[in-house]
Amino acid sequence: MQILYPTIKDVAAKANVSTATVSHVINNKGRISPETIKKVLKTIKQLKYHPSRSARGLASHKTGNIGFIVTSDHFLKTEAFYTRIFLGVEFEAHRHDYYVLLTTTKSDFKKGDSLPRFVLEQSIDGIIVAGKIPKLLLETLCEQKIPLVILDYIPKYFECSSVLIDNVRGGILATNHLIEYGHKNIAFISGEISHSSISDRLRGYKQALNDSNIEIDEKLIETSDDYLSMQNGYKATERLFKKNKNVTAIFAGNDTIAIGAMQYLKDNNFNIPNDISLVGFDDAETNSLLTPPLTTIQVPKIDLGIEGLQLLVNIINSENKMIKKSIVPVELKLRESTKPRL
Amino acid sequence: MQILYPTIKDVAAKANVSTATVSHVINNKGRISPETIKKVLKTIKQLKYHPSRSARGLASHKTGNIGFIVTSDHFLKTEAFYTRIFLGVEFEAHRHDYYVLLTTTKSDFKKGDSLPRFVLEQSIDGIIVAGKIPKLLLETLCEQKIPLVILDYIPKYFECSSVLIDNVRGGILATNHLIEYGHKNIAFISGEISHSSISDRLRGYKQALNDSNIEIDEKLIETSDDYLSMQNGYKATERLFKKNKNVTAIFAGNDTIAIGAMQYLKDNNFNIPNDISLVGFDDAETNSLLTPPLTTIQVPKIDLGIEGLQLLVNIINSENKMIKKSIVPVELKLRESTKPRL
DNA sequence: CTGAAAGCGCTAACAT
DNA sequence: ATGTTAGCGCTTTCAG
Repeated sequence: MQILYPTIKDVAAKANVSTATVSHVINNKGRISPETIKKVLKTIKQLKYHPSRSARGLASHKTGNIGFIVTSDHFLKTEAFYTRIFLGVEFEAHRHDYYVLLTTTKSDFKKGDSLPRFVLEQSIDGIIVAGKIPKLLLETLCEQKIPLVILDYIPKYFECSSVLIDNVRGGILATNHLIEYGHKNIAFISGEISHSSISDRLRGYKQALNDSNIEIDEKLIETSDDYLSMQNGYKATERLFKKNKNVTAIFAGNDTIAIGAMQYLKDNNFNIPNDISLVGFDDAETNSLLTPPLTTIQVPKIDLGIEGLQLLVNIINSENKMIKKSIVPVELKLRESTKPRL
Repeated sequence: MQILYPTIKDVAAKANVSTATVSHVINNKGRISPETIKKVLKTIKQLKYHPSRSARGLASHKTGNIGFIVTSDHFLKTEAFYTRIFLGVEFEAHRHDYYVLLTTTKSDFKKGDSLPRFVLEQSIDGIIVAGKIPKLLLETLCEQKIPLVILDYIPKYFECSSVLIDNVRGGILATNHLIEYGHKNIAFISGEISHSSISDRLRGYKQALNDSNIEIDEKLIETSDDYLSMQNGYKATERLFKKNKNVTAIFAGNDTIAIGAMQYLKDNNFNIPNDISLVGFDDAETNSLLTPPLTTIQVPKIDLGIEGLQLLVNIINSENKMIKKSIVPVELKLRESTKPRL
């Protein structure tokens, strides 16, 4: 038993117009008189008509789908950073009448590994890549000539349309905040230093110090290319304190690293913020539950996703395949893990 | 400039057969001779042919899509519990040649709110619901007569196909472990007690105590219907210790609650596991990074998703619309937060 | 075991 | 401003 849903023919018949007219109304193409539009729209509502995706796709050579690619590592991150970005993309996709097909990819994509299924099967009109993905995969994707936008990552050797966080500015904001609080020995710790977002935060840190005529001390910079985990935050802090005893403030590459640092500090009887001020980056939603709540740089993750989808739709609909870029702003979220130095 | 991809016609022409035959081979229907099959398959590979989803959908009245519904609260949870379930679903969907459309819904779905878009537009062949979603939404979904499977939740007033965690057994395992370690005053704490998964864990707890002839002391049970957050774990533990001073072991409704409990215990100078043994539930991936690493009940989240998708495909392909249920097993994951009582 | 042909529901030229 | 109509690429009877 199959329920029969109304088709464009039913709408056309009921509204006394041709299917072409209904189609034109749906896609607001052609010049249709306001009365006809109203009439057709009313009939559509009455019949609860929804155009068939398959039929539209077949006739128009568009799928109405967007592919969303993220590494499973990133997607499973505890801070739900990319999950939020996805939510923003999904939200905006809704408004533009797209479905989003989410797929995760391994972070060690090798020659011969197959592309995401929706690419091979051409089931998408455009691709959003969230965060760093393997270079080879990205290159192969770009070769497909499918509209593509990268979020929160800049590939090193070629240009792509992208939406980025203003990481340098974030780094400056965080560091200036600590400088304004009277700190001089400000450390920077992080993992994944080869991720453009992280290295940009470090650049912001250095620039802020420079601007305030504070000498950059490499012994205060403790980075690695390890995964951004609490554990690695813990270890980085450990290494930092081995080299350096007189740190009074730490700027962590992201919140997870900061939480790791927090644990190290607690375990070693440093009081935050009395002994050490600590600033994170990302504004993970659980930060405010920490003791003390973490001062951090707030990143509008949902907005990042929204902007990314808009950019992609833009590219899909435009003739010229220009490379377009957007930067989303960040701001300092003042909480209790930082304190003026006495 | 549009790249032209091969169609079924191209395959048919190159293989010297009709398009019907190619179609039959693709869907392995009809009785085609092995040689023909081989020939067609070879041609498909040569041409890198992928059937068009739209065309298939239009002709067959199937979409090849599965809808995945989860509340945004659950999806954004820090433990990535439902993210992992989704990954399992996606993985298995791949094998069955389905795409998964993920949508989040608010946890306060009200009368008049619209159904997920893919339901209204009939862009899916079946639905997977992950975790508790609003009753009204679930009811409306069921009325649609679309194949549906619920993961990790039992609605109270009607029957649905579902895949559940063996929560009762998990509760028994956790509690027995503590009993075997010589604990008598074993507490149970949790939030979201109206979620069937949590209340079942409590049932397991009670049953294990019963089986060991330990009297159930309501003062040792501290539950609420608050969200499963670290903060609420902290508070629950606080309330527990106000009522009760001689607890030696705590079984927490899930790992997040357990981490909150851990913080309370640390803040109040209880040593884990020397003073208090602590068991969680879920096996969130970050547990092993805690100090001490958390003993917990391991839930195979990916498998849960895989099983759910299999069940759904089963229902989609079967004539009789029987209600089917699966239970995924759990096991005790022994780490360092529990210790025999001296 | 294989093929011919009639649609599936929509879009997009082209008419009018 | 609206209608006519030929496909889009596939599945699916029905014949042979």
